[in-house]
Amino acid sequence: MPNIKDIAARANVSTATVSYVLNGKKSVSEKTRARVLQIIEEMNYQPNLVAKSLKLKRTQTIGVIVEDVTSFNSSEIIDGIHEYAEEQGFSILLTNIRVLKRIDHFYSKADRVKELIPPAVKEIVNKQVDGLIYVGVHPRDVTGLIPDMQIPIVYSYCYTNGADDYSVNYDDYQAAYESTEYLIRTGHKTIAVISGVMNSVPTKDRFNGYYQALNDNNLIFDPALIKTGDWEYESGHRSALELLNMSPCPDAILAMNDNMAAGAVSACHSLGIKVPDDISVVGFDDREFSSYLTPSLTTMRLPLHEMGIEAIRTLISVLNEDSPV
Amino acid sequence: MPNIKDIAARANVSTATVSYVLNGKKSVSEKTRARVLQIIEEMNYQPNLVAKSLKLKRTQTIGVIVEDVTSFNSSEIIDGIHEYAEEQGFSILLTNIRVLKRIDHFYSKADRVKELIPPAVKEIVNKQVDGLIYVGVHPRDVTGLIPDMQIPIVYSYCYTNGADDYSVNYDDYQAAYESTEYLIRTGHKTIAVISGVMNSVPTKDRFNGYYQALNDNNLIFDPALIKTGDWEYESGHRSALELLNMSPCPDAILAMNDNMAAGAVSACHSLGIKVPDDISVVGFDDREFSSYLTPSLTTMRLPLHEMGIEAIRTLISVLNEDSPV
DNA sequence: TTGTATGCGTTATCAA
DNA sequence: TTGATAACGCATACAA
Repeated sequence: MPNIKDIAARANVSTATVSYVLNGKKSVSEKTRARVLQIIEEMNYQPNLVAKSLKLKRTQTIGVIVEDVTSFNSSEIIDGIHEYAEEQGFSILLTNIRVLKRIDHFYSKADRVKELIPPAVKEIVNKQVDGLIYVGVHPRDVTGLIPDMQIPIVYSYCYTNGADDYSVNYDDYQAAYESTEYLIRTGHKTIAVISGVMNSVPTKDRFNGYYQALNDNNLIFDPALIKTGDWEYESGHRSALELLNMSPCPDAILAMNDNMAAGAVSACHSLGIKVPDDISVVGFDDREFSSYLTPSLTTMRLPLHEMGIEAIRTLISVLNEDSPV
Repeated sequence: MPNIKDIAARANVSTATVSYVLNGKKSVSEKTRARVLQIIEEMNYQPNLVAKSLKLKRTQTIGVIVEDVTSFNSSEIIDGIHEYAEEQGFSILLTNIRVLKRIDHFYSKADRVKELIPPAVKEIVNKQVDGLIYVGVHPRDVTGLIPDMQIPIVYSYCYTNGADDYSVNYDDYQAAYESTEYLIRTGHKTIAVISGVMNSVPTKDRFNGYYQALNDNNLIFDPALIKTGDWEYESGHRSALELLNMSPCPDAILAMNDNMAAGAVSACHSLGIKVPDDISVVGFDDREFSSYLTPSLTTMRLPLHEMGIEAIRTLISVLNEDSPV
């Protein structure tokens, strides 16, 4: 692997000159530039970006810490991050906390992984990444989870209560409002809800969106139509059975994620109730499986790809204003 | 950010001594070691891994090039890679080619992305990764796709015909053999197949496994039971309809992936044929949606996580033997 | 046991 | 327009 010195020697110029033609910022005569360029070509020179990083104190690399790369939301967010990063000449150093396997998919224990974060963050920061993006497994307040580093950080699919922290999330309220309105617009009048766990922010926001949509359309809110689930398939199934045994039976079920929606569909199925002929079921998240269900599920797509792009766009803009003069 | 020089100054020792206690390879008196350690603690010193990499010509970073991070197989492979990498003190520089969006999910055009690979590889190699892992979107020969770099590379979920190239894949033949035998053991005698595209290696291998299992169990091979699909849902649906209209109707369908299996299940459903009471449907891949189907699908789980681990295990062992004496 | 000094491959200042 | 040279932060050969 030739370095800048080898090029300089072969071209009978100084390393400085080679660097000048490489970075094109300082004026070099056409003649020497051409000669240097040719040598570079000949020797198939490739710059050592590690040396460059050391000198410039900038790695053009951002650290992406994802709580679990196998979580359904992670891939698309990473995809979005990578798309914009590549465009802007940044690389991605990926760190995976693997919380799902470590807590056996029991979401409420997600904070148990607290001890795993600091060493992971430290390692990645020592590699001199220019900034960090932290991607959660579900939207929640992660204040205190990530130790304070001296570099910019953007949270996605989670957030902190820090006033000067950046986070990128989708609008739960808006999404629920729109789903509900969609149901109303398509003629439904008795819209039941299978919620997520009650103390979670997404649950509250989605509920508020649902509630407001009812109000704005002059429908009466009936608490009996609200069943509390826990985000999992089983709770959707169970809640749906309860709802379907009510009279009058609701003509639509809004489940707060696709897992529970799938459970609800299966419950309808087991009672011989046809979806969507007899009842409509709407989910959230747009999990891959949704489109394979028969009958298939209507689901709110989460703008994950866009969130990834927005997260890194935010980070890079912070990086640029930070750069001293 | 304090560096080794700052520590040395505060502890009244040379930078060499600090380096010695940091790396613990050379003997340092207990007294100075303790003092240095304390200063390190006090000043919250963190080593600059970029400088270290430049000096050691080793970054402890491996480049993972994934054809598409949103492909169903990628997440688990990355998860496996990361697990072992972390254990061994390696970081992961992730590059995403995004072929799926770029070729609009038309797998057979995957090689169209040929032009995208070299610049991506060059960039990552210039960052001085110690080795590469290339993760495909479907198992196939990718010879010539990746330009020859001077560093070790391991292929996963794809392979090359190069004799000295490493690749990690699952055994299609074995998987198909086992699925077929499972069906035979559970009493099925007329086992139909919905294959993938015919010129693909996985299709051939899976077919051979199926064929051999029939033979080993003294069942007669009937070509009429083989329908050619194209890996997509629709082809599974269509092929299943053809099979279900035959007489006698097969008592089991082995679909070569879960997409087509889901299509087959839906076809059964539409004809009022009950799965698994009237007919069994078995898929491949263990896609997330499989367990949500009603009736649910039996499917061969692909050892993706294990493949990821094996890929990096291979890479690191090559790295170690390569390291000069 | 500890220190001095050099170099890893760049960039960029200053002088020529 | 070009070149000599000093950093960047670290590891290590060699000397003391």
